[in-house]
Amino acid sequence: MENQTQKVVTRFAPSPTGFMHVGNLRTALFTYFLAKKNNGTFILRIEDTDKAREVEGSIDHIYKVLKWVGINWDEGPDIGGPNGPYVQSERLDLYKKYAQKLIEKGLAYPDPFTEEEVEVMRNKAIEEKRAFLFREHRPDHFDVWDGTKPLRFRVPEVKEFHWHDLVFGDLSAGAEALDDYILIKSDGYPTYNFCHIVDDIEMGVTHVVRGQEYVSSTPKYLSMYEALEVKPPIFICLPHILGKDGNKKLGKRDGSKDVMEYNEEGYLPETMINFLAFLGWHPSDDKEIFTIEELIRVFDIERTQKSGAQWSDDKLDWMNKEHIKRLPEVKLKEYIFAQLPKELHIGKIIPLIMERISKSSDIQNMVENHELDFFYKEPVYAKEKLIYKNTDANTTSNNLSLALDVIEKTNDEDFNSDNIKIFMMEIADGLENRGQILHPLRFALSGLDKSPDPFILADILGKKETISRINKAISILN
RNA sequence: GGCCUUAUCGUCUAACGGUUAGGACAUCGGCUUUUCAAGCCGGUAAUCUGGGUUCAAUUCCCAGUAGGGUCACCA
Repeated sequence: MENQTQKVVTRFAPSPTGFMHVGNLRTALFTYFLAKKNNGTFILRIEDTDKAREVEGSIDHIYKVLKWVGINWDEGPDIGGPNGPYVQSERLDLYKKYAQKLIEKGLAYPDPFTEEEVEVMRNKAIEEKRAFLFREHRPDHFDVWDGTKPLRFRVPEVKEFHWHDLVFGDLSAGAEALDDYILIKSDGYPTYNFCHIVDDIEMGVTHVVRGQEYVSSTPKYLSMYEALEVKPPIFICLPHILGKDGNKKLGKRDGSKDVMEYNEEGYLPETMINFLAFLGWHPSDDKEIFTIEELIRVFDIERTQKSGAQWSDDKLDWMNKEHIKRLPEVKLKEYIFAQLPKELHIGKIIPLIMERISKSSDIQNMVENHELDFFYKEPVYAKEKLIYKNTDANTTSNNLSLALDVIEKTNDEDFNSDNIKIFMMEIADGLENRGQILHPLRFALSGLDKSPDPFILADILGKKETISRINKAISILN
């Protein structure tokens, strides 16, 4: 009986070819959850074997994103670990060693064709509407591999494969899925198809988590594990995240952006974690707002959905509000400062926002809708906007004049939001509808459809500016 | 085209073969409030189609349909 429980080891292995998008992050997250849920090890490995596509700064960006959301790796290029180095370009000798092993077994051979020659063969197959298989062109004899030509894998046995995936269940593929693929490119770097297997073996990775696009190449990997005589790890493929307006995979081209842009737009890391976890996954109950610690506790990779999930900005915004509501006061203050334009970093504004957020928790909209621009921007408004529902311009103008009168008579030291509120409500209660004064007043001061209440607006603007804006509104109405 | 794979409200999803098919977002309506916003309450809304298996199918099987993935000296 295999009853000894093996320690779970997972890895996130991005290639430094640009910024990380939400799809990458989701994979990282699920991989991380799986390890942490089982008290296992989470490794960060950089797969930089395609030197042509490499983008400078990508690795730092990967660190930055993972740190932002709070994913901590146990082993990685920056912190080292027992299985280093953790950058593939520093492990070239290892791949050569494995390649040599395969050559000795007769399971690898130099590809005698040029890239162009292979291309011609491939095109011919496509024209004839059949699958192109390199192994059908496998030469009978070949030279010793000197490293100038690509080294190809010779599949040991062309057969059907069956395997189990923790998300997709039982999978299988016919022999057509197997081919002699390239292990080492002519530039000396290994291909992903080869070196990730070597690394996973060497690093003791027990669970391989990656995108659904790898389902169809799994037979190739299974074949390689056989050739290497190593027991394959547990495979886990994650369904794709789909674009908001279609069912296409959410890629960089169709709207998926740098994860850090979400940070700049005011999304909390807690939100990103929670939202991404819920794209294609769901706990056994109806709870939806989770911290990362809670997610680790309830996470179960096998509850992952098989079909792709569509990205939803609406739900993301909702979730962000929920997380903002739960922010401790100190954190909330930090967050507000980070979100607010510099010209709004003013004493009186902060409590105002705190107050409004405690009700609506929607600072993103406040910033986005320029709800706070009233402070430094003279409002521009249309006559109709000032008028409340069924009232007319005359009444509105008269009501504003009443307010103006009271405000002008208020002493400077009494001019604060509490007092203004009392005075204005007195006027408001004398009208058939409170909105007849409160609406035009709010609008006169802010010029906005959405804004804080008029008393606070007046307080922040100060007596002089308040009077000037009300006057302006009255003049527009007349 | 070959191979692989998926299918519950508009969207994300729940439902050991027996539920009035549940929740959330969005939407719609109402309430509340100090104008909006926010908040609260409520409504509309789904098992792709056709065959089986079964006393009973969203659930198991087959086919169809529709979608997705993959067929690189990219990962």
